[in-house]
Amino acid sequence: MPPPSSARTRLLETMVDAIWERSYGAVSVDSICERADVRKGSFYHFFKSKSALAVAALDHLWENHSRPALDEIFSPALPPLKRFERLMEFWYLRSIECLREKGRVLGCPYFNLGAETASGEPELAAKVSEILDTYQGYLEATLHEGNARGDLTISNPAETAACLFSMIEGSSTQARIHNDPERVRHFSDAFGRVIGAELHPDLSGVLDKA
Amino acid sequence: MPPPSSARTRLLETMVDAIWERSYGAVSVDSICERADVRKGSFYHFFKSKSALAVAALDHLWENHSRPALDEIFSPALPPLKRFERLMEFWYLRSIECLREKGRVLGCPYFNLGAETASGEPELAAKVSEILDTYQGYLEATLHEGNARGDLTISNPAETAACLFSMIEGSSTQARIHNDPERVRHFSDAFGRVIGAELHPDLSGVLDKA
DNA sequence: GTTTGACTTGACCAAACGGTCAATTAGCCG
DNA sequence: CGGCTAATTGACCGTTTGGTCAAGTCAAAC
Repeated sequence: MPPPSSARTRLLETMVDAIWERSYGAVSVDSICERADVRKGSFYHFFKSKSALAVAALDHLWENHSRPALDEIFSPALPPLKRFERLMEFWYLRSIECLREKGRVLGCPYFNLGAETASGEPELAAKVSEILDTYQGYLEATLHEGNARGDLTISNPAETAACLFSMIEGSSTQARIHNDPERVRHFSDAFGRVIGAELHPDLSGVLDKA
Repeated sequence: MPPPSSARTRLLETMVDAIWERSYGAVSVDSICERADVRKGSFYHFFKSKSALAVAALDHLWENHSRPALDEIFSPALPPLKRFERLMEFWYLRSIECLREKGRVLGCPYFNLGAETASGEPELAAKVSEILDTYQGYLEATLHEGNARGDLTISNPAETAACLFSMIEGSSTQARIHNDPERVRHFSDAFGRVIGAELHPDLSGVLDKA
């Protein structure tokens, strides 16, 4: 058993969940404290404000979940096109799972939060910008490698990566808005056309969790 | 001079601006009343709640601005591919103008609001869903017409329209998050590749407002 | 065994929140 | 003019908000 999760960690993870499920504005310090079973004084011992907790929570989510997941999906051991297929499987499966476990499709927490706080919470917006650009960097690097290996002929990898990433985030957000995971299912065709390759992600694997 | 704008109309338009600039959660009834120069009692004479105003404001924006703009962009007099080019010009120019006039790139109000309130404000979310699907319908109809005219050979217009729309909304939201209008500039290539056609929107026309 | 410093607690605060209401005014129709 | 309704006003309500603070706990370092 790991050391009993400290109040600080509980606050971070509760904040991530709460923002993801609702929104930054709809989450209050009191509600976070209650869900995390932490008293208000302790909250302000660890974090100087609500927005400071949000920034730390994004960092926590990125370092402990998103980055490791991406490092696995974009494993250098796999051919570039296979990585893209795994990325699409990842987004689709996560939407399905999210609906089953939380009762709603929630989309991408970084993107949602970024859109909400772009004006008005500059430190939060800066953190989101940084994370999203790093995310997009995985795509760009893979396009470059595809070019180098001769699998792809992308003339402007940076711009292409931005378009692909916009499609992913856009689809994911549509899935959240309509609460429909199928909205992220059908863009592998379009993804393939943008990079000029045929992709065949396995989008049936809803049951392979058994 | 039109009849002096009624309090109701002032509330609607102030609400649209405020939500667009900030977010639903960051906008208070008091601040709306102050900006619109309307007293609180009048607010609740016209609208039964803050969220009811937001729903009405979305409708107002759609009927009086977005729908007319789209009807012009997607004019039946133009060939389908030309309509797509105008759509891309529209999004790019609007980002540029927005930055110049409001000091920030604000993206799509429907999409931003939808992502924020998908969970928690069901009536708002339903209105956003409806508007976004109507918007996407313009794309789908144009794909169908392109097929019929022989300009395009899209096998699944509904899904393709969804992908294109996700790319547009995704790019626009990225532009908001990074406060950078150039993020919506470079997807005409990708757009064209998805529909299998070459598009050449005029993305230089920042100055043609003179 | 005392000192230290990180952590916890619960009471407290002013301001802001969404919303209500009785009373008043303005505009229109007969 | 009187009468009716829609619109307007500003005071008011209880709750929740983000944030503060003095007082206390506790384990480890000295």
